[in-house]
Formats: sequence, C-alpha cells, structure tokens
Amino acid sequence: MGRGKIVIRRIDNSTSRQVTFSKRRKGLIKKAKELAILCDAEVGLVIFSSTGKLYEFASTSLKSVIERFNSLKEEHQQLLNPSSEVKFWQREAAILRQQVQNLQENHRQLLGEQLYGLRVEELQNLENQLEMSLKGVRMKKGNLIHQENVELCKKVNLVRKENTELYKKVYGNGNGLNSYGFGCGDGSNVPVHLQLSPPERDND
Amino acid sequence: MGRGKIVIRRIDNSTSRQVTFSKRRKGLIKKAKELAILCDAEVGLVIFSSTGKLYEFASTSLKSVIERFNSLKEEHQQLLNPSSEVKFWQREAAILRQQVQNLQENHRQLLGEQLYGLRVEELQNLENQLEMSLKGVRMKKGNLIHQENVELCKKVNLVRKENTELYKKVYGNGNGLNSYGFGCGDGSNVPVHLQLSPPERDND
DNA sequence: ATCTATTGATAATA
DNA sequence: TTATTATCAATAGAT
Repeated sequence: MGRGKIVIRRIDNSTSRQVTFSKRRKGLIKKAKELAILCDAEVGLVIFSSTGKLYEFASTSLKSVIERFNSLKEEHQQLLNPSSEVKFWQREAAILRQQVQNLQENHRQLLGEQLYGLRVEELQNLENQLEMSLKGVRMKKGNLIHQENVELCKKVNLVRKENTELYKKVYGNGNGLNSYGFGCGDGSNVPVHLQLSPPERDND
Repeated sequence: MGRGKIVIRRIDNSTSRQVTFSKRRKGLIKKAKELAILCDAEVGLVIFSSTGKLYEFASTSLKSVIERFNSLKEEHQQLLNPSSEVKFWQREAAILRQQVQNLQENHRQLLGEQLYGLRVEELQNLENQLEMSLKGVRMKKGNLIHQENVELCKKVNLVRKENTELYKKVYGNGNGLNSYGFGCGDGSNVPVHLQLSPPERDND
C-alpha cells in the first residue's frame, strides 16, 4: 500500500529499512491497540529492531500477558511445575476475571448499552429497574438538599443572632431595625440583616 | 478501511465482535510477520481473545522473545521463579478483587442503593446517567415491540388469507363473508380495530 | 518530516 | 465460516 507494490523480503538498503521499520512499527502497534479495544482482547507485542532496540505494547501489561501465556503453556504440559499453590491462585484469578466480565456486561446494560439480544420482557425488567433506581436517587437527592437547607438555615439564624447582638452594641437597643425577614420554615420569623452579616465564607 | 468508518471502541454486538476479532487478528499477525521480514526484526505477539483463547506469533519463537525481553528488563528470575510467581498471581487476584468491589459498588449505586456519602452533584450525575440509560432502553424496547408487531401482523394476514380460502371452500365463493380486515400499517388501508391491540403497559 | 498515489485491510453484507 | 466489494487506512517512494 504505497506508490508501488513491494515483495515481502528483507529490505537491503539500511536507510529505507529503518524508515520502513519506524513506519510499520507504529502501524502495527496501532492495530494491536485497536484489536484489544474493539474486541476486548488482551494483547501483548514485543519488537526488537535489528539493532537490538526494544519496542513494546500491551493492552494490560506485558508482564501480565507473559504470565498468562506461561501459565497456559505450563498447564498444557502438566508435568513441569506441580506447584499447586500457583495453580490455586491462577484459578482464583480466572474466577475473578470472569466475575469482572459479568459485572461489566451487567453494568453496560444498566447504562443502556449493549442491548442486542435482549427480549422485550428483559428490557422491561431493565426499564423497571432503572425507574426504581431513579426514584431512589431522586429521593436521596431531595433529602440531601433539604438537609443542607436546614443546616444553612441554622447557620443563618446563628449569624442573625450575632448580628442582633452587634447591632445592640453599636446603636443601643435598636428600634431603627427595619424588619425584612428571612424565614427558614423552622418556625422562627425573626428579621435578619443580611447586609450586616460578618463575611463568613461558605463553601460553594 | 471498510464500507464505513468506525470508532475505536468495544464492539457491543458479540457476533460482529468475534468476526472483527478473527479478521483483525489475522491482519495483525500478517503485519507482524511482514515487519519481521522486511526490517529484520524479532517480533513476538500474544493475543488472548475475550473468551480466553490464545493466539500467538513469533518471528523466531515466543520463548526466545520472552527471554530476551525478560533479560532486558532484568526480571528474568522474577517471572520464572515459582515463589514469585505465586506472589504475582496473588497480586493479580488482589487487583481483580478490588476491581470486582469497585464494580459492585458502582453497580449498587446505579441500582439506587448505597447512596450514603454522595454529594448532591454526584447524585445529579447519577440521575442524568440513569435518565440516559432509561431513554436508551425504552428506545430499544420500542423498536423491538414494533418489529414484533410487524411480524405478528404478517402472520395474521397470512392466517386471514388461509381463512378466506377455507371459507370459500366451505361456503362457495363467499359473499356472506364479512370482511373484518386487519391492517398493519404496511400500506394496506383496511380498517383497523384498535381495541384488539395487545394490552401494552406504559410507564406512567 | 511531509506529501500523495497506490496498495492493502476490512466493515458491511450476503 | 467464507466470499465479495465498496471504502477507508496504511504506506512506498519522492521531496
């Protein structure tokens, strides 16, 4: 795929060999990456240039890929390493990996992805599930906001009291106090002077 | 490079994921081979499918590539020594276990459970997410139901035709036949009896 | 490095 | 799985 067809055979010219190496190495790694992502595969790729320089790619980590490769090879020829402990942990890892996969699939469906192959009934269940979730989340949010409001009101009232005290100290027992109030639905309807409030920083 | 451009992202549909895996795996291995030959490089490639099946390529041998890699990384001992292999798998299991836990927590939150400790903003995000999901699921369901309706309509029409034929056979070229039609929005404008629709529940 | 004419890979489809 | 083919992507050769 270039200006002309080439035969797959060692490139004699050292310069163009290096150039081609650089280009194709990049392409190969890109494709390895794409395969891993598109097809949910674990890919490991090791390249040594003719000068001995190492280039590598792994969708997870090369160590993990090599271990997995080794353990699979050893499993095939069960004679070599009878280390049952290793096998135990490998099985453990395999089970967990499966579990992760199941959870991920489930998760994707909850996110409304990967819905191919589901029947109407299953979709209905999913929908009901999501509606329940939404209800729960909204209720929780409502509660939280209400609670925060209550807290804020308490603060406001506290500050208001301080203000009243300060006002008294400055102007004497103040009746020049115009009552534009600030109710919080907590029963109190005492007026508040917002403009006199101390500069209390609130987190927003 | 195909009939259309695609985004590099996990392919949801399992069948086309497998097909793509098969094609691209082949392509990747071909390119790895070409790189090795053209540029005189030592290449090792390991691919695990999402179902755990192993595919490999090496210009020399994978053993050689891995050993070269290991010795370069100075981890030769580590990877081949069984006791550290146990450690590796233990770590692997720990990582996976953590992953499972995270997914489970995430999952529970998507189900509207275990929402303690979330801030309003996080709850809002969750809510938005769930709404998106719901939209996706409903759309999918709608499509599916529509499709099923179309199929059913075809069946009904087929049966109706059979009935007409039978009716003719029983009563002669029937004009006593009251044409209670059954249109399916497929172009025919025969009157439709909506009250015959299946009792589909809609979500309030 | 950058630029394109070409070849090569592959997504969609059957 | 295999085959086909319209398209897109990679890259050979030139600059």
